[in-house]
Amino acid sequence: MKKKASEHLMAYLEGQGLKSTRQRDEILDVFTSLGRHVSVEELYEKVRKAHPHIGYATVYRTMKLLTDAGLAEERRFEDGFTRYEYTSSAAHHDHLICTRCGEILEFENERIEELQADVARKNHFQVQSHKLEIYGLCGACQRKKSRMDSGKTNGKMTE
Amino acid sequence: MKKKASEHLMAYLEGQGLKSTRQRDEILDVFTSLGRHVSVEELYEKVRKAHPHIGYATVYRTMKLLTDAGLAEERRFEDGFTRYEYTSSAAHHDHLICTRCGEILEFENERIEELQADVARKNHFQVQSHKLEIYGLCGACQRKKSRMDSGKTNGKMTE
DNA sequence: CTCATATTGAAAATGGTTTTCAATATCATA
DNA sequence: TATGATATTGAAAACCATTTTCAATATGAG
Repeated sequence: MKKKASEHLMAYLEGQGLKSTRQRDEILDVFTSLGRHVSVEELYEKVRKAHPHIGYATVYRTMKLLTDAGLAEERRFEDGFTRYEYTSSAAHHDHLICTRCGEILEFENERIEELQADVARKNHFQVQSHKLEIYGLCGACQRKKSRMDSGKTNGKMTE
Repeated sequence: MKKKASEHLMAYLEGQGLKSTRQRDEILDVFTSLGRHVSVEELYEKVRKAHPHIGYATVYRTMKLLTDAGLAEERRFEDGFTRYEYTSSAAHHDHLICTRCGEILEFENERIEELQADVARKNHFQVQSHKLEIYGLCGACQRKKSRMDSGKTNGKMTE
C-alpha cells in the first residue's frame, strides 16, 4: 500500500517530466501514514518531526502535486484550513462535521448520489465533483452542551 | 418586502442594543435589490455607486450583521469569495456551480434533505446546517467545450 | 561527470477579510 | 433641544493561510 503510493508517484513524475526528490518521498510517506483529513499544518508538524529540513512551502507544493497525481484529495470545510485525504478508499464519501469539537465523520449514501445525478441531468449539468457537508453537533458534544445549559439561569445573555 | 426587511433590521438592532445608521439602511437597500449570490465586492461596487461615502469595511461588517439578523445567508463556494443571499425564499436550497463560467443554479430536493436527516440520525448527529454543491459544466459551457475539443486530435492529453 | 533544469527553503508577497483607532453619529436621558 | 455615553464609521494597517520569488542546490539524461 505504502509501496504502491510511492510507485504511483514515481510514475506520475516520470510521465510529467518532473523529478523524484527526497522531500517528495518523505512527505508522501508521512502523509500516507496519517489518518484522514489532515490539515497542512498538522502534516507539516509531523513531517518536520521526522525530517526537520523540509520547509512549509515544500509541503504545500507537494500536497498540490499529490493531488494532481491522484494520490490525495483536497477538502475545504468551513474552518478556513485546507485538508487532504489520502485517496485509497474507492467510494466517494461525504462528511458530517462537528462545529464544536471539529470531529469529522464520513458517510456514503448511494441513494443521495443517484438523486444528485438526477438533479444534474435535469439541469443539463455535467458533474465534475460534488460536496455534501452536514454541520452540527456530534453525540458527545450534544451531551456536553445540554449539561452546560442546565447549569445556567435562563436564556437571555447580554454577552 | 423591502419595507419588511428594514423593519426586521430595525427590530433586530433594537433587540441587541445596537444603533440604526444611514449606512446600514443603505446597504440593506442595495442588497435586497440585487440578485442572489452577491459577492462582497459586487455589493460594494453597487453600494458605492449610490453612496460613495461608504467604506469597504462597513459593507463587510454590515453583511455579517444582516447574517446575524437572519436577513442574509453566507455562502462560500470554491472560488474563495464570500457571497451573500437575501433570505427571502423559505425553503432551503442547494447549488449547481459551473466551474467554467461561474454560473450558479439553485435546486431543491426534498428527498435528499430527508436522506441527509437519516444519515445524521444514524450518526447521532444534531444538524445545524448543511451544504450540497455540485460542480461541473452548465449546458452552455459543455457545448463551448466540445466545440473546442473537436479541433483536437483525440482523447489522451499530456497536459 | 556535466550541464540544463527542476526543486528547495526562507522570506516576501498575495489577497480576501478583519481589526485598529481616532473621528463621528446615534439615542436615551435630562 | 442639549448632553453625554457609547455604538459606528472609514482609512489604513493587520491578519493569516497560501503562493510566489529567487538564489542555492539536487536530479538525471546524455
